[in-house]
Amino acid sequence: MRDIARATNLSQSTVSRVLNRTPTIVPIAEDTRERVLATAMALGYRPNPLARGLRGASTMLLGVIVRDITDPFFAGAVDAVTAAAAGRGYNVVLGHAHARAEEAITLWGVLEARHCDAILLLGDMRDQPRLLEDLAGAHVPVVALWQGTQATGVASVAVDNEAGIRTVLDHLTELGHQRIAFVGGRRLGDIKEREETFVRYLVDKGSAPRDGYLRHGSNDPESAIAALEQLLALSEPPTAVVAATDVLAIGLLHAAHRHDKRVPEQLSITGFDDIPMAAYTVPALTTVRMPVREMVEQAVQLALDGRATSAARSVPVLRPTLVARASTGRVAG
Amino acid sequence: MRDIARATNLSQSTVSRVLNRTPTIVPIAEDTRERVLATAMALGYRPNPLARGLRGASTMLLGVIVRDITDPFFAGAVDAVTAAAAGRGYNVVLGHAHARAEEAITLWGVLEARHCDAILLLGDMRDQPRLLEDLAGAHVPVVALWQGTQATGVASVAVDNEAGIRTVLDHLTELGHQRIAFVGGRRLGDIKEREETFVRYLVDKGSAPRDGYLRHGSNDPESAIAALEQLLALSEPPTAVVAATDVLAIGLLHAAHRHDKRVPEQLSITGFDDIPMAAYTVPALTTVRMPVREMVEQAVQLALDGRATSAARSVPVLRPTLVARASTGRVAG
DNA sequence: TGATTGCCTGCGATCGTATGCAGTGATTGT
DNA sequence: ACAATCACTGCATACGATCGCAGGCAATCA
Repeated sequence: MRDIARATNLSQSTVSRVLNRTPTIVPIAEDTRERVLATAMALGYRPNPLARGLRGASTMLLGVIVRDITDPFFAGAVDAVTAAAAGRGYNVVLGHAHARAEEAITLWGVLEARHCDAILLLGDMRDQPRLLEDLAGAHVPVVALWQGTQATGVASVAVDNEAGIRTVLDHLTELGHQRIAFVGGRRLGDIKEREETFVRYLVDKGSAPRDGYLRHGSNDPESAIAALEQLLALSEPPTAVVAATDVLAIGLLHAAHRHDKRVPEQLSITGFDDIPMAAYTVPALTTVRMPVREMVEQAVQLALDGRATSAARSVPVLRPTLVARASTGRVAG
Repeated sequence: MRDIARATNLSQSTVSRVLNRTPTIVPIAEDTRERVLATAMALGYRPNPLARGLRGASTMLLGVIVRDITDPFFAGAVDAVTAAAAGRGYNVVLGHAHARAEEAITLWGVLEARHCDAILLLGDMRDQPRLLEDLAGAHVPVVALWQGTQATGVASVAVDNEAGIRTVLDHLTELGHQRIAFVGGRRLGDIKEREETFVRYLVDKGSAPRDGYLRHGSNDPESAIAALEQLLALSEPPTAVVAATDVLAIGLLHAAHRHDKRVPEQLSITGFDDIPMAAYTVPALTTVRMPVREMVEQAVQLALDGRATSAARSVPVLRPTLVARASTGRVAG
């Protein structure tokens, strides 16, 4: 920048003003502007965001901390975030909360990179207390997504898990299912809410879930396979299984096939999230569509436009919708 | 930092030295060090990476530009990159090359964020000439992954697509398949190499692929479904289909199921990449395992440790391995 | 013609950190 | 006892940009 100032025989303050097109506040001669612009182009000038940020200006960076980018659902969410951010001219810094050992490092890293204008939390981080603690003391707005509706001190955008599970159970009930099992991951945040709603729904109907009909593990197909095997080993196996997550549902479909259970003729399976792949499983998965784009949009807006720090603690809760595909059917017999 | 200097009645320079444990160059009194460290802790001091970077020090940031994070394969790759980077104390900045309109903005953004110490390119970007152009003029090392082996001016780490496709075709041939089709995405980089190898293999065997046996589209399941439908409509449909990608293979599995073609009894299907989900499809997918971690490790090392700018143009090419699962079988007699 | 106004531009301070060089006091050597 | 050495710390400046404020110059007005 100094080079271009020297080349144009101007001071770098003027150059700075031109390059940031300071609007109406300070007038600039048209030919000067052109001269600067031309030289800047010729010299291949790129602004140094570090110096910019140092002076307090916004860095146009949006920090995102995600548990597991490998999870297709979160991958989709990250995609949506980058899109929403790009719409506002922002870029995305991705932090990976990953395993437990790296937790401290990564969170620290991303926080250390607090030179971003806001931070988004994707997924439930309540098992990483240090992260939340540090984040609470952060100087930037923090918005959490899919953290479960109960607030943890940070602004958040959530999905109505209860409504989602209810539509699924309504659907299955209409198809005549009575023996319905639930397979979840770690009992945290959204997963926990979904399971609680599941139980409550059945209790309200006058039929508590049977022994062994509630299965947990981690949120991966392998875990779901183990769960289904145990369910099938019961004296009265379920006719339908509600998975807390599409990823789990995919594991269930695989396990069912491996044990020669035809879906949906012998066993109905439902998911939750409607990840892109859900439409292409064998058979196509009946699931609950998560309004990812809408949620992300709200979160980004909350984080960037409004002050999400503490004032607007209005937690928007969006409703998911049922997507009935081919993995559910009338109960056999 | 000035606060802590004031609190300890020391100069800010001393504080800086303590906090960076300048080794042996400048000695520091032990009690001073302790005093500083204590106050720093008490005041919850966090170094500002911006100011650090401004002084020319490394920012410990690794830029990653990826086409489509939604693609499970690249999601896994990003995962591997963050892991490899974390091992070196680096953080990851994710840039999304996304659709075409945003291309310019995003690339520019990430480049503008050239305050990272190196940049990794994930996937083939050759249709985004401006990106490559800008990158070539960058001041930081750039390493490309899965860009196809033919160099484009940037250092790269590639996979031996030819070996991969050959093992697949060997496998299918052993199972007795004669009528083998290929389904690919856009004919770029790796995909192109795989298709070319496919054709060459068959030609070498004395049997060029039949009319209509080569299908292209985009790299998503929908595209694969369309492809399979056209293949099935042929007078002599194939007994096996080689997909250029696991994502395509998943689409093929789905389409096969939808058209009541049993896999592998009536139709064998293979993928490429061995994404995590490949083990959990219905049926489990026979595919080629991409050495993602190894490749990423090499790339990160190239980008960070060595000077990847132009000198070490040694393009490491790693070999993939066949993973035979349940989606391939003897040709129907 | 002198004064007031307005348009444009330059000076200099600033952000938070790193670092060369100078300075201070104490210890040691002769 | 004086000088030289050493251990430690402070001063000042640089990094690259932003921005408040002051100042130069021309045009318009009295």
